[in-house]
Amino acid sequence: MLLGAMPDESAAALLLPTAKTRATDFSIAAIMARGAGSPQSCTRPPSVHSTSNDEQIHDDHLSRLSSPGLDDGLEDDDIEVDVEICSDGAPSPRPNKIKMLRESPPISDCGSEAAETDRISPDLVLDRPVSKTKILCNCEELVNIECHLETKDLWDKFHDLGTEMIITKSGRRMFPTLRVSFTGVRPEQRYAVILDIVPVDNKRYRYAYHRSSWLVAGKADPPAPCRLYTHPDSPFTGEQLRKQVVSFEKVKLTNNEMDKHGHIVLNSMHRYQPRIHLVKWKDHTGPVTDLEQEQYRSFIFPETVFTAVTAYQNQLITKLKIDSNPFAKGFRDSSRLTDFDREPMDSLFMEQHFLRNSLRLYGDPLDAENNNSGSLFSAAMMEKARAHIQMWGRAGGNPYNPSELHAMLLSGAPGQYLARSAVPLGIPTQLWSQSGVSWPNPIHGGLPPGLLGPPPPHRPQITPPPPPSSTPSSSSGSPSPTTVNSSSELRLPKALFPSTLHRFSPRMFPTLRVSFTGVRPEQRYAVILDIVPVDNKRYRYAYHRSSWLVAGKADPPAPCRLYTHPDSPFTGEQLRKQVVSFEKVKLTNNEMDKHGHIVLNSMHRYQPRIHLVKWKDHTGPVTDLEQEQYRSFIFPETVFTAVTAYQNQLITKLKIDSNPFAKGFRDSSRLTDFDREPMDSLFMEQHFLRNSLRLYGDPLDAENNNSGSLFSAAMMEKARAHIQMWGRAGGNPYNPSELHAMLLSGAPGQYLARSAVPLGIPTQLWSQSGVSWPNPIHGGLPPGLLGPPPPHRPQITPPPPPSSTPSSSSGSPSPTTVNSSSELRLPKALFPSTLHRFSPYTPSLSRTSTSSISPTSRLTH
DNA sequence: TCTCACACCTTTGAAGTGG
DNA sequence: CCACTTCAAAGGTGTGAGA
Repeated sequence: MLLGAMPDESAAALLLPTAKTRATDFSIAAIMARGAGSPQSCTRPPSVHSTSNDEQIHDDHLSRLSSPGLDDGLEDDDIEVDVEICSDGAPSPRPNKIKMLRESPPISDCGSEAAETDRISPDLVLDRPVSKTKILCNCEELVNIECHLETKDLWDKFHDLGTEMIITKSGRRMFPTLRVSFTGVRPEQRYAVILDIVPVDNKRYRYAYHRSSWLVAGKADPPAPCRLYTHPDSPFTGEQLRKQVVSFEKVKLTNNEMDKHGHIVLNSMHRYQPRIHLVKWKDHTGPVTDLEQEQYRSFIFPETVFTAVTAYQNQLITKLKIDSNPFAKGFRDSSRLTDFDREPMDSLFMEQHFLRNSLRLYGDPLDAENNNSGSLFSAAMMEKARAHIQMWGRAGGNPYNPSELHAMLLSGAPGQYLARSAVPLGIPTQLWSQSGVSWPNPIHGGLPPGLLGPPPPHRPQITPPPPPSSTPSSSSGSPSPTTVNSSSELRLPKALFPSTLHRFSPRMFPTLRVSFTGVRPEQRYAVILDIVPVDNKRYRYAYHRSSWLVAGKADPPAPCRLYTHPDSPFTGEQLRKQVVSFEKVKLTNNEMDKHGHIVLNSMHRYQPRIHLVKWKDHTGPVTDLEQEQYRSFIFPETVFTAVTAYQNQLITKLKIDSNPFAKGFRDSSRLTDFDREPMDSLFMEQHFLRNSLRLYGDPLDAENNNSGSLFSAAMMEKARAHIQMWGRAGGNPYNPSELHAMLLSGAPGQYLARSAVPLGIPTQLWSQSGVSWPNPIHGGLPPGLLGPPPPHRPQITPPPPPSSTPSSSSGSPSPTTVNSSSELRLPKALFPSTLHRFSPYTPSLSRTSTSSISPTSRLTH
């Protein structure tokens, strides 16, 4: 089944960092001044650049500025404000007054000077208030504007590991993407939103693999020309900015100084700080080339600091990128990282985390070389425990009580904390934090719940008003839609992925059509569909082999939704007479979908289920099956793999041949009669292969089972498959001698000939589509989940559809059924992963643990 | 340390049919 | 004109070999 993404809104409301201004030794003014110079001319190294006293002052700090991490130790001493407000400086392009409320102590206060140059603390620390937005402003009117980093959670995850950004000659996108939103803007005012990226310090770094940390490798290379990247949709009206997210997903980073594409030029192995500038738009002017000539306000998010690299240095970063960037899904397979490997990987994360935090706690990181020795073991363990406390939810993780820590260590508590995650302490550690387990956000562990903590666990999937079609689209250069939200307080979710507004979710084909017998005429029923994972695997399609292979563990499951047939409730009388068709149901890969479509993961296998629910008049839409009296029906032949593009050309062909909407593709230009013959053979071949494999082993393990020695047996299976396919009653058990006879007589060909009959929809389609997976019940499902595995479900034995009574058009005679009394707690996913589904393009939302997934959406057409 | 070809995957827009 | 298909091309990923 094809998945389509719908533009949508998502709730990021409670995750927004406060743009509280705090003092810091991060000398914004200096950076600003440097960056604000002529965009083509700000090439001087930070420490050299000074054109005013103010800047000199700041440059002193700048030269020390290395990272939020370094910054961290100072934050407690910081005073409110590093906003430097100047008079509304229309006439004066430069701030006429810079107010340094406080200078933070120099970095060297925390360690020896030598140390500083020897080893630089990674910008990876957990016990920092990460969201310390740094702000600079030269225009009074802009002072009250706040800027929110929309994908903060994701940035935090990377930041904790030490964000790296690949730069290439042709330009590479940033991931995570910078997405920001604004509040406090004037609706009628127009603004440009500008991004630039400035060096964090004048150092060059190298990565010590054996130590998994960054070291200073010397002085910075001459800086690349600094460029201002004006968001392509600029100017925005304030109205627009209130409603939509500004996404810099199109911006690219390059190491090519001669770049002519407007990409941002950086040096590899240098650290950088992205900055967002909101500039009052002046109609008469062209593109902004010199910030100093503008009225602007700048926003800096320390968690977006990164190191530019031409190849990833830290494998944890690589892994996190692969896990969170949809374009890298191809690398999520287990062939590259087996479960065996993952375990140590998890440990690595711990190790990394531990190392970083311990270094911070017990001295300047630069001393690590010497301090990491056994003599510090105890202290290090203390820190480890501290980190765990902080990580796993001790309210107000700081200050902590050393004796408590010791006690905890002695009792093995860290392990216990770990255990709370219910999942391997895995890579994006904080990914788990979203899974709904109720520990405080590790970063904001001590914050009051509503502030920066995880949003309400079970964000109600309130069916949203359909997005106005006129919504001004994308804030980004892409078709990516951003969304409308009238509330400035609670910022509803923005669609973050570049999906076009007019893109719709594909319907299911074949359509699920069912009919019922045995219903009570006067009773009313709702007919509900949901689609659950068949297993906890992710698949990929091996083209050369024309078969699906397991590619690894399943991605975190999307929220399970109940799709109530829009004609519900039906009377029993109606159900007796008519077919219930789910032709309107749509599938999407957009987790934030607000249209009631069913959300699935691409490259995963699913089982649709039909639930017949006794209708209770007084109730609204069915949102929790457990509250209802119901009976479920499962047709194993309706198992499918969700894809974003068809993998198997036979599926494509079958869809074209049988879906009326695809008639346009039935022309001979695409597939001549000459071609069709082999195609038919292909069907046979495919079917044969699959079934033979099924007989002799897991098709996913085909590699080993495909050998010629099995030929005879495989042919037997081939025949068996055909018997089953074309309606031998009681296809199982089959008679081997019959099969042999059939094979010898060329019977398969005869069976094939019968396919000339137009395929009946849906049953034959479902059974024929060439993707005859191993029986999902037997193959993938754990025995109690879908109910007792039917010993030998007469899987597909419908005779060619007699004629036409619609009511009989559906259905395998005996679907697997599940009673409400059974242990199956519908509608939970069959394989509720403990993972939180993580989508880089959606605001990170906390969810309840999957064990409490409860579908909420109801499609109302 | 960097570059490039590559496989894998998603996204996008075009082309076609039908209502 | 819109809804709905699939196709095919474009382009975003990290990989891994080689310079």
